[in-house]
Amino acid sequence: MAAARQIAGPCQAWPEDSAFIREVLDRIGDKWTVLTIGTLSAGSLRYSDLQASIPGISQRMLTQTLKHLERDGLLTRTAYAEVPPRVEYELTDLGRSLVDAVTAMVGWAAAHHGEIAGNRAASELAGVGRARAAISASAD
Amino acid sequence: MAAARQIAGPCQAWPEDSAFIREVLDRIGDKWTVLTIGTLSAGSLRYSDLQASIPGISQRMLTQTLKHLERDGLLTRTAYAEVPPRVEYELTDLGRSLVDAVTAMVGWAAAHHGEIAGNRAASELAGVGRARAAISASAD
DNA sequence: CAGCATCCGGCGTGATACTG
DNA sequence: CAGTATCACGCCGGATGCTG
Repeated sequence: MAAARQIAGPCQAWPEDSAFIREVLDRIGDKWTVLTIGTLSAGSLRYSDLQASIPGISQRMLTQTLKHLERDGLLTRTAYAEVPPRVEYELTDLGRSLVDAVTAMVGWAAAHHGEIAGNRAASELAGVGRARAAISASAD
Repeated sequence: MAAARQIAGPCQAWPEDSAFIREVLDRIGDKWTVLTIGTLSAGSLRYSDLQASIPGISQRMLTQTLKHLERDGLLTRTAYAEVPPRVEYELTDLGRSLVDAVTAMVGWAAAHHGEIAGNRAASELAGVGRARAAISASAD
């Protein structure tokens, strides 16, 4: 019940509490999850292809991410009992709906990350120490 | 623009590389960041109000989150040199644009988290039990 | 009231080695 | 090829105590 508090101004914009936010972030706030979903968004891939398509991911993280996504019904795992073992992973409809949401997120980031980087650089120049008094003369 | 992309081999669906995704997640993949942005979306608040409005957040995390957001230009910090110190935080336009994006995310989660929870529960019942059908008779 | 410094435990994460 | 198991490390994040 985080929503309705009695402090003066309007409070929480979202009715959901922090536990819910936490759940959301657990699902999509993970680098490898996002990358895996993105890589899979085009179609089904095998384990090794996945690993090759996601630079820097380890077996451990790939397997773990895949398991979580499968458990949540975001993708399907299909193992073929062949002599060279083959396993294919493919997004479900639910998983595809997440692609859209994440893409929106990435779109926002793409649109603003330059601005953010600029702000960050500026504040590091101006705000770091007490030396800012000297700089502010030239900066502002 | 999300899903439809052609793949054949090990290439990414998104042109951006993982470093970029990482940046995005560093910004919005954080529970406290999201909650802080959400709480501030209604208007400016003081430090203590913020802390009271975000259940479970510690000073450390609040301060840290606030600093990061200020550094990135997502919010402004205004300190009043009064005898009882007062500091107000308010979202910038950039910060507000993030609210929209995050709200979309939360909207997705709200629409599907029931489905996800169901899938998870189902796979926990069916997935592990493949090996031991026998124990289910004795255990349950 | 607003904020910082410090200690510390948990676990996310990667590297490596082994199995079916 | 497609994983599983183990270990070691770093960092996140909470609790506490102190300052201006």
